[in-house]
Amino acid sequence: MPELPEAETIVRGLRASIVGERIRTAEVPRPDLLREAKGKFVGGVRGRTVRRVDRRAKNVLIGLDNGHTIAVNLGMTGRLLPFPTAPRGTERPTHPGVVFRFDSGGVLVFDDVRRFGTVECLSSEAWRGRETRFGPEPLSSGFSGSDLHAGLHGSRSPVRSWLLDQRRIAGVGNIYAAEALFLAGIHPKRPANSVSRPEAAALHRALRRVLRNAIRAGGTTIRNYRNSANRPGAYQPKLYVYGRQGQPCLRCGHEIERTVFANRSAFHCPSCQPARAS
DNA sequence: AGTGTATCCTGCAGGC
DNA sequence: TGCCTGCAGGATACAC
Repeated sequence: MPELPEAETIVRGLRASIVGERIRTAEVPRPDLLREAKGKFVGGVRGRTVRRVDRRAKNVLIGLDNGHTIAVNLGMTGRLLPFPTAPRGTERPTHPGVVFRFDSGGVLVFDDVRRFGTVECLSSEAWRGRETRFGPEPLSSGFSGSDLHAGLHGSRSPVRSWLLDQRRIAGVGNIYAAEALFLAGIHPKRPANSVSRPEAAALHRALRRVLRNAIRAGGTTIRNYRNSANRPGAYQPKLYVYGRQGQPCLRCGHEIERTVFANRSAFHCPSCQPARAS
């Protein structure tokens, strides 16, 4: 569900509410969300104080005072909801998976309807090892159009599949891949290695623009996404192609098409994004 | 090696 | 009303 902008929005919200809090206990109503044994996880986080909240790819990272990191992958429907006091009545999360209780009386709930999310507490060495599996952050200053072109150049897979692969580039999901490819005028099925250097430069600009604007809007809510204040994102009206099949292209008026490959819906304008490079 | 496909899970919208 | 199908911001184990 959440991609880079949604995870970033959650991180910024959480920072304000849980940094400095000491974890008194953790409960795990849904142990299948943990990537480790429940006892080990609970023992590892109990008594620790939250020092920082960060993001890598689509993961929310909760840094503890012993150097360990709680890595949360939000999956499709995961939410991280902080409460100043134990939630009551209608504010109670419907599908709590992991519940952290702080000394202050505050509570942080990882809530996940579909349970595709994961939670894990990793030592600093273990996290460093895990972190290297992700590709570059598209918004980092060190990531250039030339880097993107070099990466694309080495792969024959469809460019959308390339963008969705977290090992190649971090944090891009189905919505923002569709939007960036539209802005760059590249058909989602084109082989990655058919993307020319100028096209890669355009895709680089488009990715950064789309991701930055989506962060500014607090993310995109199609169905389930909510930030850490339990509020939806505001980027949906700015989408050019995602979810707009059958509607006119906002640039040229052609009908937006929906196709399915790699088991996911892809959206593109057949006129603005021709199947073959021109 | 480097792909695409099927699967995990639940809820909701739309068709009949 | 109710049943059925299709669909969803992700990640991964597998078969080719």
